[in-house]
Amino acid sequence: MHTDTPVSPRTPARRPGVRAVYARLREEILNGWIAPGEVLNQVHLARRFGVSRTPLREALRMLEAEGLVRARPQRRMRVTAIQAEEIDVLYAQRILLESMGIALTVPLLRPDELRQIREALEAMHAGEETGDPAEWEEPHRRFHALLVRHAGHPLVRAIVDAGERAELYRRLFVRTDPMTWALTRKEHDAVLEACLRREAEEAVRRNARHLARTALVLVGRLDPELEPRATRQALRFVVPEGRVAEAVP
Amino acid sequence: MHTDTPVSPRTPARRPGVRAVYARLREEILNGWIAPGEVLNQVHLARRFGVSRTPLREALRMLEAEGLVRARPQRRMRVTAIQAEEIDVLYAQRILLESMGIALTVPLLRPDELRQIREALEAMHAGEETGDPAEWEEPHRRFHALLVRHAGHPLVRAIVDAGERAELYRRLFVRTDPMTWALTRKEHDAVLEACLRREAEEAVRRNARHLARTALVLVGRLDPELEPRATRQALRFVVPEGRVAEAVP
DNA sequence: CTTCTGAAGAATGTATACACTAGGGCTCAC
DNA sequence: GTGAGCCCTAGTGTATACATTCTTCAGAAG
Repeated sequence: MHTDTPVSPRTPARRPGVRAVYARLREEILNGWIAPGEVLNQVHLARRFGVSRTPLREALRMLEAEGLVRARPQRRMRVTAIQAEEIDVLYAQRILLESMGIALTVPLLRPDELRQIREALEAMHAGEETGDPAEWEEPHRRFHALLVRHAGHPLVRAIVDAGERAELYRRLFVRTDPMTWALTRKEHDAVLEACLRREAEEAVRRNARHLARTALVLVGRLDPELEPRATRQALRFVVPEGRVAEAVP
Repeated sequence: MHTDTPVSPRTPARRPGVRAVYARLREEILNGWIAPGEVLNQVHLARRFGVSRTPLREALRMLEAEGLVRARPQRRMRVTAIQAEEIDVLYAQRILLESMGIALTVPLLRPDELRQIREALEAMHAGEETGDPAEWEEPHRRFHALLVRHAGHPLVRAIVDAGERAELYRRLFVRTDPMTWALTRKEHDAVLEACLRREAEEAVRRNARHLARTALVLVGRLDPELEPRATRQALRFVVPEGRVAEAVP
């Protein structure tokens, strides 16, 4: 074709666009690069992302609707500073959603998928040694994602969303001392073991207890006065009668 | 004051603003004024709301993040046309969240609040007679909201959000014949009755069954092939073993 | 009659301009 | 020193302009 169709006159790489700005900003918030409560200066952010304020504001609105950012008219937006009660509810939702996902998934797990779960666990253990949190986070996410693989796309999405949010606060507020790490590791191993035995309900219970314990620690840090009612109630739905007492230390 | 300070040169009434546009558009979608799948023309909408495309787009992004609107780059946005599987998950979430809310609320209900619940039910019955759906919807929302009153603000918000979304699809796809209405009425009455007896768990179960039945009808309409796995699993968490069979007809 | 092609028109994505508000620092009185 | 009040700048909210991309429809080819 001889017609002068400029293949790519300039910016051969695609420009950022709202989606990209949204994704980057979201990651920065979820990784804790931008601390909860911090102000989000539109001018600075726009410059930093190499974009004008128009698409930036759209990305911010998406994050606002998602609850990651709080906006009041005429005031500067801030990264959401979560309340203890919201942590309680967030973890309660997570317990319920993941339990549903695991219950639907375990009966359908094929041998190679079980192997993948084991591999994720081993990668976590290896990551533990390095001392670099990121090395551990990735397989940890993978582990939880694999457990709900066959739950159906919309449910998986809801679970991952809730998980990402929760992980932010876990990373920010619970300093993982060696004892806690050992406990966490034991809990994960126990979940896998139940999966291997094809005991979906037992896997659900163990995972729920694991999450509930984290929630209790987290809520305790943020507001020792607050009773985590939602988390306790969620656990009661998932763990059968008579076992609730033993469920949470 | 002789200095020519124009008190209000133009638009003395407050201009719409993003929040207002968002709220109005959201309501139009949730009320079904704009049908699922319908395209959202930014120019037309902006004109209709008396606003430029800039704030309109921000409102649309919020709705997108919320899942009410689907956007693909460079393509026109559309009101989300939900899939049967998403209905399944949505109702499953609703069952879990409302169950949690009711379990937390019923023990704390004061006599005057119980009276309010009864009054909401009576208003529903009255609205039924008129034949005007709106007359019934409002007290119906009030009824469900009262049942989770003491669940704590963040949980109430999550419940209301899920409820609003679900109600859209119920209104759109289930034509309420007299027999269904009678059944619905019986179910609501049964929930109230359990509340009056302070039997939180029984109220939870009855409400969950009510929601599950609606979900099964809805999923059946949208895709008769699809097995509503999530809803069934959610019900299993809330309804104790051995009662599942009787729970859903 | 159906399917492809191309070009005009329509709609989206982003940048910029500008009006208005919030809030931070400064002065000044005490 | 300390607090109240004012002013000025930084920052937000919206409108408009323009480049780019999609959509649609008329007309040609099969």
